[in-house]
Amino acid sequence: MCAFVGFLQSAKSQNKNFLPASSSISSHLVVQFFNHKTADTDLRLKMGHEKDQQNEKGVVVETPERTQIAAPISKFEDSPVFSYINSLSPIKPVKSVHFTQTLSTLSFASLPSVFTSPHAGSFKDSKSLKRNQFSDQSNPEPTSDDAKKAETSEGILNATQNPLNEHTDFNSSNSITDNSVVPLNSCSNLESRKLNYETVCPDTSTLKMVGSSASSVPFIINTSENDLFRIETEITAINQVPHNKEVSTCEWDSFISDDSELLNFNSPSDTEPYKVLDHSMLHPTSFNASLMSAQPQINGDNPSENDEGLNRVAENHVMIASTSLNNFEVGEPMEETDNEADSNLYRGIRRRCLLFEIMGSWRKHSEDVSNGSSANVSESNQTVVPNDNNSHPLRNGNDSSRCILPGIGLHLNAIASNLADHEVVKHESLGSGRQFIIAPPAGYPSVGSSQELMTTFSDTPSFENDTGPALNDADDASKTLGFVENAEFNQIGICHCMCLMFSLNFYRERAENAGETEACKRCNCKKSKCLKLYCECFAAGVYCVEPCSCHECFNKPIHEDTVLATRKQIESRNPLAFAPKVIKTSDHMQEVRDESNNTPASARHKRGCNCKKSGCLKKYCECYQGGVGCSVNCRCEGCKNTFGRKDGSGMDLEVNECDGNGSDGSLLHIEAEPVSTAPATPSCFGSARQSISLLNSKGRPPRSFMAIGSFSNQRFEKLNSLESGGTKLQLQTVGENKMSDILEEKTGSSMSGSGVKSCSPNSKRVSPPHSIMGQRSSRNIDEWDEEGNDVYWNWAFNNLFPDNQDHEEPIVEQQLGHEEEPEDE
DNA sequence: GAGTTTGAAACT
DNA sequence: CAGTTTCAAACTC
Repeated sequence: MCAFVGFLQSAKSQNKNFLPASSSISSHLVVQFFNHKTADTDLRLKMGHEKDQQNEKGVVVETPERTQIAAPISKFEDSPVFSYINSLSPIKPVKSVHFTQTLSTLSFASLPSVFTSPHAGSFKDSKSLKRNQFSDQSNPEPTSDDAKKAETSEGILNATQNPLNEHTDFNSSNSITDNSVVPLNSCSNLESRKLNYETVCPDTSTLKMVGSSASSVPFIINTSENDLFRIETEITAINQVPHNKEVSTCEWDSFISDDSELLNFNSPSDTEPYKVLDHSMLHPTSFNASLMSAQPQINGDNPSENDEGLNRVAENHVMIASTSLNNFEVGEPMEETDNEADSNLYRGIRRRCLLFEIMGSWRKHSEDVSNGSSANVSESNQTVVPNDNNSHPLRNGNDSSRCILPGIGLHLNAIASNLADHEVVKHESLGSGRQFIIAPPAGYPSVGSSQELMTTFSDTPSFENDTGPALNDADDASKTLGFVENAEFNQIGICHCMCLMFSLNFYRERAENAGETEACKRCNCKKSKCLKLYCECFAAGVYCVEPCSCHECFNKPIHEDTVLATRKQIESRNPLAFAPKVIKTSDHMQEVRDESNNTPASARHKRGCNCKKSGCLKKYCECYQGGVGCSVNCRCEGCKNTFGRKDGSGMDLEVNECDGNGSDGSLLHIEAEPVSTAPATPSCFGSARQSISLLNSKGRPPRSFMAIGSFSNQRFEKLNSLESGGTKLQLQTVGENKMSDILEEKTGSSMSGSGVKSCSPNSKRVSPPHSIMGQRSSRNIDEWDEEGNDVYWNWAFNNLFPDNQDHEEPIVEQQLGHEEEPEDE
């Protein structure tokens, strides 16, 4: 927008014939057109969405009077074009859709006759890009009220449910990209002006073009007169709409900063997305949390003022990033849309474009940061955090933190979209071909980030190409996160990041090596279409694969949109639906206290079982299946859970379980599993791992891969359950120690220990007083956070450092109720 | 592999 | 929130 303004100013000074002398006329046009275009009033249309706009333009400009557009306004207003605009009925999706489809296929020759104009061909030349940036194509700027109306009246869900729109838009963008020749100077100008825009525009109340106006000249030169007129109109309208100023500025900033991608994906202009992004970035936790409670639709919320609305928007960003793009990718049959499709089309496009913008920005930022430029960090964050409703991060004394924290969330979201963009939501392929479901944050504050990070790192170049040691991944990952290091950030999030990275590495290794056995999780769903929690695959957050015997399965990448939507729905009903069923129910201090009192371990089934007949002795019982004892949450009858009964009678078994001598302990159960019993080694770690598989016995390998979109993972559950439910095994210690070392190097904070429970050679269960981040013991941990940390931590490292499984690495342990003592004792 | 049992998930 | 139904895993034969 700044560029527009500057451009406008420059244009005015150069040639006023193109510019309407009266702003009222401009606004009039804006209003007129807006009234006809309904929801297509946001700045995004102005700024970009070149094709659609050109389509619109085609309608308008293709008339014989096209040249008249450049004529004085008085004539223009009387021109058939203007009349046409006034008579233009509410958006007819067919136009845009059809046009975009044509673009998507690059079949410009097939353009409707009504649109057969030089514009079609213009896409193939460099002009398209220019128009994409500067020409508003007959979409005058909406008034603030109209903009708000458009903002609130559109359902994001509808947007996401318009795969066709997404599809076409995406293709269109690509088309433009492929066919656009961006003048180098233009790009450089844009880039060079980026900082200026960033620093100046966000707060400027009058959209000043900081960059040299000359930079905009190249764009002007090749721009048609009518384009200039439109630009003028737009800018006038913008100036008249104070509410959009910041947004426009920021939008422009992001637009510029994203290089080709952003240039291709015209940025939305409405305030909503940016505010949402701001919100999410500044408050990743709240953002994620909002995702949990957010509904797939935006109804009447005022995005600019309502956090909830913002959150919802953010959610939909994620959704769109992961769904619409996939739709595009998979090429699923696109559902035809109704008359609202047009508005939704733009809405969805806008939102997704925003993601792309952010993604591109982040990528740029990360690159800058990786180069060690702290200034770039702030600048980058400035870019990605264009504005805040209350304050601008850059102006805040705590810039770094404010910017960077948001940056994480933004980065995550952006990457998600990035994945979708480049890889078509490149799922992390598992050994069995199973893929992770990249889903929006499940609504678990800390986990959401992790999940997103998982997605992010799964596509991180370092992971794509890494063939070296796992630690290389860590290094790469740390580089990836480099921009975060310079600021205070959520260490939990870092832990998740690291764990996720290692986990991904594990995925790859497993996939490359012998992951098939554990990757396989077969369902046999007949009626649920694998879209309910009945389905183990779906519940675990993985796609069904060949070994599954399911019928009419929708839990496949090709139906990812459906999967995600279903997941979202389920999560809306139960935010913990995809959370591990076995969770830690108390923080570290509580654990210590419990242990000293020989009270039940901290891991329990999150909801408890409801067994009536099985006595909690069969895998019907989820507690038993999870390897944890029943708890007060259980409503079971005649509980005989050998991992511990809810009356606590079975819990003492865990004290001496690690040596395998438990007379009736859970370890005994584990040993009874079909797989070879783990040897009672000084370290229970090895046996623990084997026991994990044992727990998931029955020929069916355990579901070993967590879902990106959820933490539901039986393997984790097993790990956790083994660790705390009945057998205190060293599942966490080794990995965490290494992870802690790594993270300490990265973050400078001790991450050693995380309420790790381990077993000494003499089977004395210990609970190191360490607290991950040093906070666990004191903070009131929510189950998810607690669980997520531990699970990822353990699992990632256990698999990342397989040697730890084989080598009985000495582990400092504590005896129950005693001081910490070396394991070797 | 078919049928039964079981309890979670979903629904009302 | 409770009762009922649906569902698929777990289990048995």
